[in-house]
Amino acid sequence: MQQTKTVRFASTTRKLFESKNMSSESVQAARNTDTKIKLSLPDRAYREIKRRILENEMPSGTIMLESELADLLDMSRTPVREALIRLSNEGMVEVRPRHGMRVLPVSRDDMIEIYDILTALESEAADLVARRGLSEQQLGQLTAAVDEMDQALEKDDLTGWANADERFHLLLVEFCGNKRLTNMVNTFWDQSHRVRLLTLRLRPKPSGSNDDHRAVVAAIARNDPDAARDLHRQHRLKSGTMLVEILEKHGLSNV
Amino acid sequence: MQQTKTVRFASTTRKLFESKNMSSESVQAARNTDTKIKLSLPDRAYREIKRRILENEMPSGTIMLESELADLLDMSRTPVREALIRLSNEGMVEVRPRHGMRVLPVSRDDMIEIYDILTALESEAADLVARRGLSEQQLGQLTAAVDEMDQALEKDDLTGWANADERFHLLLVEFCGNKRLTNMVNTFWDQSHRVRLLTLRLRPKPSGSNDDHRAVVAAIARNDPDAARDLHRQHRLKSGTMLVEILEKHGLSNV
DNA sequence: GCATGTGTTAACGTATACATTAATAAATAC
DNA sequence: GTATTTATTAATGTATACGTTAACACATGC
Repeated sequence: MQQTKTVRFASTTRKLFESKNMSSESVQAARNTDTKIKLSLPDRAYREIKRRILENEMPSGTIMLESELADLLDMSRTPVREALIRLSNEGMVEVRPRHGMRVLPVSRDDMIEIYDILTALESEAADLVARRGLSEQQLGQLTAAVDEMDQALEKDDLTGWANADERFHLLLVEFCGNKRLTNMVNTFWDQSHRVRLLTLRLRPKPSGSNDDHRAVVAAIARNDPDAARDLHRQHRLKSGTMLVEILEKHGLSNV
Repeated sequence: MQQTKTVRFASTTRKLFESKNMSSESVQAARNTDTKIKLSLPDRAYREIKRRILENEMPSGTIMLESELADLLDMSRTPVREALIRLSNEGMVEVRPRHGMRVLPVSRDDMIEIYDILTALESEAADLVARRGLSEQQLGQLTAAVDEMDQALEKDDLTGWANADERFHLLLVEFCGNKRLTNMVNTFWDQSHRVRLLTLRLRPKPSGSNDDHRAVVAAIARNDPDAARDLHRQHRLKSGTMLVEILEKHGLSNV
């Protein structure tokens, strides 16, 4: 796969990045003792680097040396190295000796891979949720997310819609009670997060999407695992296909 | 989940472990410069520790300090720490400060979680393989694995059967071409490897299992993704259920 | 100009030093 | 004897030191 185009939104993003670099706010956030839990420095480094990637403050292709990260985060190289092992294992960055850490772009092919996995895991989660059933509260949470998507669409609030959509999917997975599956799904949501964020306004208005969500919730409510699994699978296949088409249509080879 | 029983096979395993501890073979293996690739010390530590876990040389519940591992592997603590981060992220061990690394037992509930995930991912892999098709060579490899399972069963060679079974499943996943999915499946195979190994002679002779494999291969060969996915899914649900029942029947709460 | 060789240097990879503190041992109180 | 407090110590977590060597800069040859 030849790298033909890397999306950077350079001027805006670079500026925000430098601005944040100048401020001590996020450095302090990485360094502060949390009042409830004292986080180790590797944990802090991991969280802060990841936050910057997810929020596109470190866009794909960003290269930083261990020593630069250590300076940025006001700690020695050791905890930075430990954090990078974790981030590297999660597919968020690659680590090349003497070149440092590079934030991994997400290609069209990457997205296909990721969505194939999410399709499988989320569908299985829907099946499991339908088998074990939901409490009234859990059902209420799912339904609330669906309602919020509707409301966001009425207001043309795409960001609101995306947040509620994410919440719906992640709640669904969490309710299946399989911690490993939930962690896996979170990992792949993280890997694909920036693509969804950056393509949010390039996609058609997600009008029919919530019909799918409602159908999945209804299948779950009547404890029909096969239907829940299939409906969610179809939904996931549709949204995955659409996202890939957007990447292709706009020539976004690496985000 | 209260820990009521931890399988140790203590006398045999302990003995082998100590014997191996005494020899310098595996230490040298971890230390030797490979003639093709010079492995970093964290990589070596990771591989050697993992090998010992998978081969039950470090059985579940084994506790070792960083310094002990460093001595064992003839290196300093730093690469050991780095290896443990990876192993911990893969769910093979847990790391507790001042208690060291502990090889994680795999409970009945863990196995249910793991098999739910494998069911989802392998079924998706079967779907993808059927869509993209197989080369003659790939088809030959799958068929060879199935044939070897048959032959192993004729000879009552359970180990041979298990190896061929593993090869079948992992090839199937590899042929779908999704590297992330393959890596995930490998991780969960690793987590459940010792349970399969240790229950191999407790299970009924896997007579009908290969019928399932053949049916999956046939569906793939005629490029029928829905059939491939469903057949493999049913196969996986069966084998997962059976394995869990064995754990329950023999009171194996943690392996 | 391009290709090749040599020298320099800095980014690791790894070992070691040091500060922190959780866990354990010992002392004390009842 | 049991419960509580205090002292000790060793296992981290983290920083730093040092050796290795890949990457780069510069020189040389064609």
